[in-house]
Amino acid sequence: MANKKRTTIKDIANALDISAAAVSKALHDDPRISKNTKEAVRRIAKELNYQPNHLATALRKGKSNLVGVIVPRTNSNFFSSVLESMEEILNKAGYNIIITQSNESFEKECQNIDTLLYTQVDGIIASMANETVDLSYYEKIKSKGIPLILFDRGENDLNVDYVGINDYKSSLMIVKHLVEQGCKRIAHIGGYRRTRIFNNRIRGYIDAIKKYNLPFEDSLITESSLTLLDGRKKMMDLLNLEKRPDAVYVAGDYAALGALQVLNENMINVPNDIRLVGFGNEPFTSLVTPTITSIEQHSKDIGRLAAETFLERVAQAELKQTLNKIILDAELIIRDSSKTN
Amino acid sequence: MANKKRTTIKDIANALDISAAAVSKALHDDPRISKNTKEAVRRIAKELNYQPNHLATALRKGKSNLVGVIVPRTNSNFFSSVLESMEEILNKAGYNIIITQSNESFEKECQNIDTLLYTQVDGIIASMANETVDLSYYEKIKSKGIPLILFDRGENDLNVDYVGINDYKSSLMIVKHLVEQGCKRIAHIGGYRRTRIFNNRIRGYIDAIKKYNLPFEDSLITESSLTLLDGRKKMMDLLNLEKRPDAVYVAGDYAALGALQVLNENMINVPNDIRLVGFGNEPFTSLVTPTITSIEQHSKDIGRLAAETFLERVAQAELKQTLNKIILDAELIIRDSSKTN
DNA sequence: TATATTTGCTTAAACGTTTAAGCAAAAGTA
DNA sequence: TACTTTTGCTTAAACGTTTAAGCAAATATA
Repeated sequence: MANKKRTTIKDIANALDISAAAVSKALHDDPRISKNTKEAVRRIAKELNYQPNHLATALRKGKSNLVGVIVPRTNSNFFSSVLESMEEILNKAGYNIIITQSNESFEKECQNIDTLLYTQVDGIIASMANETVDLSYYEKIKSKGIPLILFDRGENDLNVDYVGINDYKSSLMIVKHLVEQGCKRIAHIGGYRRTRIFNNRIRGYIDAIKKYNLPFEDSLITESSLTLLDGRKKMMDLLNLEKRPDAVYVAGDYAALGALQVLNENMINVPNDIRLVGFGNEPFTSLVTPTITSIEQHSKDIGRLAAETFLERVAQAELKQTLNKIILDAELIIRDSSKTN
Repeated sequence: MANKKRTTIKDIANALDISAAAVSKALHDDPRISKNTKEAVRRIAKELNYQPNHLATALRKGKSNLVGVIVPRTNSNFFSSVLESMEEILNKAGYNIIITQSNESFEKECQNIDTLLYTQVDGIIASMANETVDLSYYEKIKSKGIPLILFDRGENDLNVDYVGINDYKSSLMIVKHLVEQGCKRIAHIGGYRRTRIFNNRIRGYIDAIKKYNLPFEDSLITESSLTLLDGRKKMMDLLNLEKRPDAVYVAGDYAALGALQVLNENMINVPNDIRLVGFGNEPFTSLVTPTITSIEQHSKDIGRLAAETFLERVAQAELKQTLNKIILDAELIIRDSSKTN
């Protein structure tokens, strides 16, 4: 027997024979309401199990206190961890978050944007799907005048706030490390160049290769979606080369895992025959044999900074402040797959 | 230069010199509005880039078309996959979902419930945190009169709809498989009994052990949080036993992975010396060496069924229908870790 | 032609809040 | 005492929709 009708501010007002406005003010601790009334209101509110109706508040105030978040998937440790720290910061500031997944699909991403705008979120924090090249939906967010913050997978052309790591520099770190281990022929299994972060990783790889005077050959560098299967396929291609590489830098951990499988299956010793480095520091990198060297992206920091950037934006809505581009340094976590014994 | 003011139904009304009510009806294809007017309204709506305000609609209708979902974490494949299929079904029915994570914390779970209720969701679909024993917050949902559906981690006492797999039977399958492989001394690293699903797995294990007349000893059965570290610790304990088991059934894949690490480190051959079975069919089970036998929980089906159960509930809100308890059969995926060579 | 029905709208209230404006009573000040 | 200020409320409008009720004109029916 749930009491069908939710209790409203008016019910409290009737119970105390005062106006609804007085109740509202009492609940918000307005100085012009007497202590007595406030206490009475709070008592009755508890008694009737009053819960404010967010929809009414949001409608009246023109502010929903909701932030929409779009991620490609939640099942990677990186995104789930970003979400966690993001939520923590935003909750503290009185915001709640709505998480949506694009599943790396452009269409789904557009749907998500529509859903979020329809839900009247006060802002959107997003990491773009791999597929996304058409930015008109993101322009739509901007044209609504609500803050848009991108993280990890961003896009310079959009001219919005961005939080991510220094992918270019990460590639330099990786190649440097491999060179120090004695590698002379380093291959790169990369993501698609059209995605900025993967392009930066490729650029970093190429520049580092040149810097150390290592062979730079087309056959040593490929693009893919970086799934596990892609990693397997690209690794097989590399093994079929006349001159095999002695190290492979894979721009994603799942693809690195696929590559490792192929190497293991072919009895090629990692790291002695071929050294391997991944990217993203997914938990499994420290669980497989051998453990995989990878790049830690400081997901907690990224989540926190993205949230804080959003909060800054709403605080200074009027001021046309300059864009925030926050680029964090990543960290190379050296494990067995790249270590010289 | 974003046009600060969003266009409303009134703007369209003014532009056409008709009433707001007519516009609303035109947009909803009311038969009492002329074709001409409808076309004009749609034209102007597009021209002014009109987007309906969900808050107003929801407030007026007393229905938000939002469904809240609470999961322990999103970063397991199981939950992320449940969410995906759930969302698909609900979107088709005109609902959007708000995902929240409890991080296995009771406190966070309560916060999430409050947030969702405050956001005026039309229902909540949840999988409970490991910690949760106090059900008062869930009672709160019920008392609001909105549907509550539990999945995976449920609780019988609550008397609400539930979707999950047959954990008891899964244990029977696992033990049967191990017996068929020739195992005579099977240990169980389980979850905490207070969580129903883990209790069922333990019951299944015990009943199966008895059925096959295998030794049932206290030292062979333990409870834990089933983290990777728990798995390591419990496996070490088992190795220190005077009479080691020849098979270990672990109630979670992460813990099974921990156990596998310990076995590998101690040069104990899996499956020849000790056979190993996990639970959950996380992707990494097929990626490690040896691949781990596990239980597939049909996450897509669980998500779909939970969503459909919710939709049934709202459709038949008035009818006091009987409870839905949907128990799916799981599937044993046999891999190298339990196979007789 | 007179009446009934249908068409195509309008008016006004409602959903549950917040808030600007205002007003009477109480308290303070000269 | 006569005023100003403060206190503690109330009234009413607003946020953007939806919808019941109603009304005039057009159309159908007898």
